[in-house]
Amino acid sequence: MAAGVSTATVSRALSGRRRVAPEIRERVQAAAQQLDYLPNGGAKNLRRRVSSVWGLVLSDVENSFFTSVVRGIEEGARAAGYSVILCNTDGDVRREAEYLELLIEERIAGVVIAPVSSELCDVSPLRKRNIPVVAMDRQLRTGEVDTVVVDNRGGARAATWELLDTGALRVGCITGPEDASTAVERLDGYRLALAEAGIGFDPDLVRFADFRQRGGYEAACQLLDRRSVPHALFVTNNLMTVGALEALADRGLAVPDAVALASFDDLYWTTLVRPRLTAVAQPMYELGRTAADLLAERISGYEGPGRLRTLDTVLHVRDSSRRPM
Amino acid sequence: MAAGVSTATVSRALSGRRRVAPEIRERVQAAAQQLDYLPNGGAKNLRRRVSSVWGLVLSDVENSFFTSVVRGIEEGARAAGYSVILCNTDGDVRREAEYLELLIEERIAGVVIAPVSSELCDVSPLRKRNIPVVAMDRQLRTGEVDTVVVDNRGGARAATWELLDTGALRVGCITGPEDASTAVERLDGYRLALAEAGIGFDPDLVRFADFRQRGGYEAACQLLDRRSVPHALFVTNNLMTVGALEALADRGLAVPDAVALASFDDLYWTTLVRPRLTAVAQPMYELGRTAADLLAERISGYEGPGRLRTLDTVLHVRDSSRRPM
DNA sequence: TTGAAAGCGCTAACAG
DNA sequence: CTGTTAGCGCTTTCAA
Repeated sequence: MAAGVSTATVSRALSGRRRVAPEIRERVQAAAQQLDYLPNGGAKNLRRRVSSVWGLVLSDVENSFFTSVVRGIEEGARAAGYSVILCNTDGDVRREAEYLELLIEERIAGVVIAPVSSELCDVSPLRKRNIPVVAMDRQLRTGEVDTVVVDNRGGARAATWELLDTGALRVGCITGPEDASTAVERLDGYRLALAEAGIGFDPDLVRFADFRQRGGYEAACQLLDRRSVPHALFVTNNLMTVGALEALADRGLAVPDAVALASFDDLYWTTLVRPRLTAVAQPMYELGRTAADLLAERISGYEGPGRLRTLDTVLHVRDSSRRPM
Repeated sequence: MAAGVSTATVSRALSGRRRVAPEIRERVQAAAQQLDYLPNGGAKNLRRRVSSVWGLVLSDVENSFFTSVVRGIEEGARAAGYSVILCNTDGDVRREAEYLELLIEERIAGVVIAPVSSELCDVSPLRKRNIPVVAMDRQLRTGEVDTVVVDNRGGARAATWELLDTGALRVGCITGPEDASTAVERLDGYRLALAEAGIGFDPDLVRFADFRQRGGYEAACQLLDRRSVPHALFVTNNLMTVGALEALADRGLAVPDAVALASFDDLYWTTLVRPRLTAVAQPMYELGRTAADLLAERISGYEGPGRLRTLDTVLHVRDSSRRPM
């Protein structure tokens, strides 16, 4: 080598993982600087049989909800010395499976996944290879996996209560796909609130959509075009709320006077919309950060059983739910 | 090997890059399936001296503007057979440099970067190693790099025109940091419109903020607390617009009656805000997709000089600019 | 403390 | 068409 030492010594000097004579260390570092040498991470990984990259598998990068989550994960990863490779499955189970395969080929150190479907997502190929997995936002059918979610049921219950509280009797609910645990749990919370209020559950007031704007729009249309228009709508995510608001506007139905509305996800623009939206806030950054921290622990050898972290939600009551009685 | 053939044959059979007897290929594939073997991507890269990962360096993943951009890049990368490693610099030049170093260590195939600073961003370490780079959103001082931007000047000019058109004489401008080409170009467009309208440029009506909500808020406060309140504001990105709207609300200044407003970035929620926002729409997905396509071309050997793609913007005139005369 | 040598898992070159 | 061999760039025994 340029510094007149063996490659082994260079490795030791630069990685700092072993004792090297200070004088030699300096000479090596100077030479490395000089040649602007940067070690080959791939070769390092191959030899050491580890990787410094995580996989992050999301169903919709464009959803602002995930945006903050991504930031939390990225910061957590960085803090633990990892970088993150981003996989957008676009809600497609097959694409999800393909990405998992890809991540295995990359011999990724660990995976954080917001599964498309709680039922169909199969992380067994990862687990078989001892690649730690953390499920986030949505749970996995196969337990035994560290999981970070929010208190969906509680949040939904609070939002529904708020709507009932302002005198609504017929409250519609637009929720997500039946195989997403978030959709089911939020629907559960809605039912719970109805039950507590002594109001019968009417399945015809519920629509399962796709957590996207278009789906929310169509579901809202169906509910609003019923013979008996609901007094209020509980919409279980931000994009579907946008769609629902469009449907309401189309029909000239004022919020909250004609139809009250409460939703999940409290983003930076919710207070700019008029009326200001009543919404359940999720700790998005925390969700990501917690997932990252759990993953980091697993990677550094923690062996306990699958952990479940449930983060609290907060209902922000604003104008969209305040139906004059 | 389990299929009774050499490792070389396994490699050939699985990669499909060379001719192998069909019968053997099937046997190998079956065995691979059986053992659920997946090749080690790192070793492959090491040997073939290529990588199948791109680096994506952004200054703010949380900004919804970048969200769609990310999707465009991710899809483009996927189409070209690459995955994307996400680096969030959080507007920090040093962190940006660190990430570039990391990407070099990973022997990344190419980089798409939205530089924090057009001036301070140094991609020379990448170029020195022949790693293709595409600049996106903001230009780099050092030309010679493929670049995808939008017509910032044109968009800003149109937005300012719209404000002037409704009778505003004193139009304030809140733009981004002076070392971001987007901030400068949008300010340019604003000045151009003023000049065309024969209105003198007043530097005291301009504020350089940070493209974030807080900065927009503070800049708006300064402009609105002048002796002579501006008739209108042109705000050069979405987050600062949110901040400016807050400042306006704080002061009870109605939009557009007291102060008209036009902004850059047209996101899915801009039509839900009341008044609906007049905004310059950027082709976000296209921006990312084009960057990805340029990068893919470079990686597959294209050698021409640095290319500049300028995508068009569209002004959507809505209520926030419609000041009653 | 340092150097020599082996080997991580793969593919390309070269024979056969 | 297939096997043998070497080597990508690094880290890690094992000796010295």
